[in-house]
Amino acid sequence: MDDLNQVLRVRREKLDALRKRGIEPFAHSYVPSHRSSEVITSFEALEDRGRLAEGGEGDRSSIAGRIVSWRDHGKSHFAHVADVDGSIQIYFKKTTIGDERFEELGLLDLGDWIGVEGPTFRTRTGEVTIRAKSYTLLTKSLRPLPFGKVEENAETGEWTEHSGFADPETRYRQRYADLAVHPDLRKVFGTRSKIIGALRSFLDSEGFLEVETPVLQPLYGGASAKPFVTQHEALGLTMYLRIADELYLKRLLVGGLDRVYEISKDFRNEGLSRVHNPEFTMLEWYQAFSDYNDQMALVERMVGHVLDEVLNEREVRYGRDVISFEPPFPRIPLVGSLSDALGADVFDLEEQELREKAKVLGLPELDTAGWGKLIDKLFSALIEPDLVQPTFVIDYPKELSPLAKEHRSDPRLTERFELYIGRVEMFNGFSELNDPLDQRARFEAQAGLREAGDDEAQQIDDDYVRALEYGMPPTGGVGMGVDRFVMMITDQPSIRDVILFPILRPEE
RNA sequence: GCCCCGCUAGCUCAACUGGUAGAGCAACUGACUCUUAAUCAGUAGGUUCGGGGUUCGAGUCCCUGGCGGGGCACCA
Repeated sequence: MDDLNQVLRVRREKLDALRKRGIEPFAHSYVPSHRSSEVITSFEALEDRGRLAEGGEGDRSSIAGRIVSWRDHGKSHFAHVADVDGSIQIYFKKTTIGDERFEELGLLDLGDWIGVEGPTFRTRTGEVTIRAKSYTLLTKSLRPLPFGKVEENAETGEWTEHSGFADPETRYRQRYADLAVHPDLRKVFGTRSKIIGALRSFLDSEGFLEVETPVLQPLYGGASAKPFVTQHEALGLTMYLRIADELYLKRLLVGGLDRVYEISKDFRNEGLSRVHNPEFTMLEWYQAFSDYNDQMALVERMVGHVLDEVLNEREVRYGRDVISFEPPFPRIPLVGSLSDALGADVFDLEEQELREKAKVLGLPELDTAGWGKLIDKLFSALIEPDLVQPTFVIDYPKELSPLAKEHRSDPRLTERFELYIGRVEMFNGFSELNDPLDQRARFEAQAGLREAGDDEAQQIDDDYVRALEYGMPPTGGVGMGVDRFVMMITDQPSIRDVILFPILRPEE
């Protein structure tokens, strides 16, 4: 105990003092009658119905939560107790709860969990408050939470935080403390859950079947990315954490499951950024007898459904932008828009000419990039920064899309789209390649790139080709970056703000 | 992996060209029976991220390591 600093030591001493008084500081259970928000709502309803005399008391109720503020006035105290989605003021008065119980309030701290029971009333300053008749300590907090003080602007209703908990490193490392002191953050994750629920309900109502496919795979595929590698000991087998669900889900189409989807964690062994976490949530779905045009329409309906369910409006503020989700979203051809920007048809430009264009724009390190990669880079630099409103970029070069079906009117292209929102790629879909001979040829082209040193090129998946030989119906499929979509809806600047425990280096 | 920035009390931050490490909040003691960033008086609290160096003297300058943020690269 000598090595504990003063703040921690004082709380241990209070713990001992409580036990000496016969109070168990870590209770086993407590059954609150209401949540704080319900207490306030029902008191206000009582007032609205005129059932309350001036200054009268409402029903007795009990709540359970964490002490988040405390104001000591001698023979009375005011505190706020917060539960999951709100908080309520508690009025402790010496003559109401008795001398002994009142004295024991001195052994409570900010951060303690308590249960409080009593009638509701409105204070002179107008706040709905529980007049404590009794209280129960539920859990003693032995480490002070980094509460900031909050000030409510009575006119605007906005909250200002003073000297709060701001260090990003500590917030991510100690997410429990971050959540405990930031009610708005709890709301972000509530919204995340609602979004995923709305995506699920939409696909369910469209007749899709939710399935689960392997996370541990002997062969990875479905995207261009480096995998995490692991080991299965009993089988003596090197295995990979999935980088995508695609190839397994499409096998299910061969098997006759005509509409399937999966919400999953995927893993890509790459750098971190504002929009990248190595472990992230992906939604993929596949629908038989549809093509990429049908899927763009489906995405528009799906996004609309989610916004209606979660926000009940079709406009979202994201940073400095206001994004409108009114369909239809514009469709712009990748090759055409890039050709316009460059002033020349990109199909007429040789690799070397593209590299020159890239150099002029100041793009770095493109010496080893092939034609497809150069196109991708130039698009990112020239077009992407303008794609604030939802926009489908369509018809990607074949070289960039080894799993997408050739375009019905241009063999150099595929029927593929990516939906950009807020300058970030959020959906990626195509008419799925179901010609097994073409698929094998594309895999072999990838293998060639791989031998040339591209360690993100895809591997040949013979079993997948065998499945296609049995026959996969014409199919449209889409992958969606769920975390990024949640960022947009909840107006968070970093993917770390929508993932509860983002990847960090170990502390020591 | 590269570039830039940051790391000081439990939390948020100060500390000029190198010269006794401070404040607000939280904590502790006391006053106060409708307060709400409560108020008032007082007290305590530090390995300045770790290691090394320069100097009479380092939070400050130099080297090195760690962690984080932003950007680049890679990717969704």
